[in-house]
Amino acid sequence: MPMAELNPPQQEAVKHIHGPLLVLAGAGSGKTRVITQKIVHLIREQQIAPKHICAVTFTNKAAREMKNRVAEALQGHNSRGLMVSTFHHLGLQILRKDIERLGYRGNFSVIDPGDSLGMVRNLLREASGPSDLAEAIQARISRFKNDGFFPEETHADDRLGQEAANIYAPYQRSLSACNAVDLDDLILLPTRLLQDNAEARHDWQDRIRYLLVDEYQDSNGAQYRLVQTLLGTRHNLTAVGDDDQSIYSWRGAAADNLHRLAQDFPNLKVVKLEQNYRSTGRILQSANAVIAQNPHLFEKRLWSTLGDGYSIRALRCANETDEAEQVVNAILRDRFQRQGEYRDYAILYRSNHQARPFEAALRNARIPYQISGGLSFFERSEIKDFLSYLRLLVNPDDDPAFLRAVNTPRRGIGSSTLERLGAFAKERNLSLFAALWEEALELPEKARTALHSFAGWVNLKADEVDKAELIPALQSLPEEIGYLQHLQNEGDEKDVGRRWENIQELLSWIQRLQEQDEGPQTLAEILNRLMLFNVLERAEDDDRDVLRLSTLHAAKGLEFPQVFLVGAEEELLPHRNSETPEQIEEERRLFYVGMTRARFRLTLSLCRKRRRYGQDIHPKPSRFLQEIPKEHLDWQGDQDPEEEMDPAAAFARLRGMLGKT
DNA sequence: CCATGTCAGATTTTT
DNA sequence: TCTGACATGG
Repeated sequence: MPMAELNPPQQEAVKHIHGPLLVLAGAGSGKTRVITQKIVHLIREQQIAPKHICAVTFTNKAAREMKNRVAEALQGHNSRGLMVSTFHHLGLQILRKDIERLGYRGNFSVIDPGDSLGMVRNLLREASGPSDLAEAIQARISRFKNDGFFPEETHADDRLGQEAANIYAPYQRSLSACNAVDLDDLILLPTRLLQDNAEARHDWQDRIRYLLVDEYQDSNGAQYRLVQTLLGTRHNLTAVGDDDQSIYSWRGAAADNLHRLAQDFPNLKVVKLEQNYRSTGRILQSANAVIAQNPHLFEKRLWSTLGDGYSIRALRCANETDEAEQVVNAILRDRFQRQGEYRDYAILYRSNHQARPFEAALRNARIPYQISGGLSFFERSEIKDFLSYLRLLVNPDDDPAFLRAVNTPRRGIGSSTLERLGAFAKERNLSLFAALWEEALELPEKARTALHSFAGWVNLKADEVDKAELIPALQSLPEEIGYLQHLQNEGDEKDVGRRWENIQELLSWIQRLQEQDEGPQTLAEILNRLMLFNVLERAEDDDRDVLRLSTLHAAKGLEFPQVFLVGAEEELLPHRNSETPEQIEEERRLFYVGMTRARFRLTLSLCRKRRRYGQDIHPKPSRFLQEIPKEHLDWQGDQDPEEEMDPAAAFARLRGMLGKT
């Protein structure tokens, strides 16, 4: 797409080459286009070598999309060396090159969140603290890391934080003993590495001369720190974001990072993208009105030339079943009338459990759908099992992987054996794998033999993976360990087939990864890359004509011709756990994100009655509904919702009823 | 090692 | 109301 097709502010953003730039990009204002075009501009017009350009996104999907769009726009221009990756992948690349300087070995593992929880549990047990707090403590440690704090920099403001701070350093030592890092370390450790090592710092600062960051409002303290470190004295940063779409503050994201930029770079150039190319007028005006209720440091007002369009439809429903049926019926009718496609519709909700009735109604109506969230890649036990083996082959000191693999399938190595091994390893500061060879380890002969034979096999296999062809070596692995038998023992006929297929799919994924241009080659590289993919995404998923069921969070960045934003009720949206004004503001942004996903038709729905934990409740309409200008709202219910929104009126009515009887 | 019972908790989750 | 995390007993 030529430059001429960019509007003036977009052009301004693209042409601003030197010095820090903040692009405040409203919903649907073409921010991806700006980043893509800027990369193209840098390469083609400014003759910047692609390897000096780095674009960072938050999701793999966004990275993939951006890569494709850049390649397309470059029209054959060489882009070799251009970095378009997620924050975590960038961190991984930095670590891969230089992690030795931090005292890890090059074959380090990335452990999944489940394993890191297990580690925290163990540490708590040793400290004889209550291990039921493990999850909360792990979350706090993760928060420390996300805020960019190293163990010696923590500050706790309550008991839980104190405990987390106490566990943080030992936790890092455990990781280090396993030669492993967790996902948060992929951001934090590179920062430490670059801060402590002038040489590595200069290498990377020289490599990355132009840094572009997408969805900047979602960056957290650690990422901010990493960005600052990478920039050095060269301040060629393009940060693109929208403070109104900051919905991950509970995960440590600080929309504040947008404002901090202005303080950290006095010469910061700010460009606002306010023309929306997505939604029709009424949708946009309504969304504007809602988000205007939030305080703003940067004022911006979205406009569009797409005409007024439809009013926003509001459906009052009797209960959640009725809500699902009404929505699905509306979709069926509409699709029939327009001869449209299922993929034109999205049903968005605040929390996952709301999807249930919709799934039922959609199945009933035989409408194909795709649901967000789904099973996490790491939560599928067969994938976890298989990856444990791979991790062990690369890094035998990876204790969590060892523990999982050694017992899956069962090899007659029981918990008492492992406990003894664990205690012994701990005492000598060895990994489990290293400890099991020690003469001094006292074990029954049978247990020792079982351990040795397993470990011996690991060594042999690692050797094979190292020296022979990688893919065949991996393909024979499931059979070699008798995994099919193991699955069959676990029962559930059709589960066996599905899980076996999942493994085959993972294998073909690995193969594709290896065949990629500039893709990872060694098992270590492949494995670490794999750990950064949350779900096994099927490439064809994007092309299927299916309706989309999604949480509001997972819908960010997407757009649909028609959106059904369901459950617009107090306690649900805003969520009942949101208490502080800041939390309410975040809920409002969520609502705003939902509204602005719609291109030409937005439908909101709410129930009069809803079943919650087995009890009937009578939810009140969401306060956000009231913030939509009345002239844009088209109520399809049988009752004016006004009086219900006003507690005084409801109370008066109740009194009137009581008075009569 | 697994089967069963009890009890609390029940948002969002890019990597 | 339902689920899942744990404890306990066979």
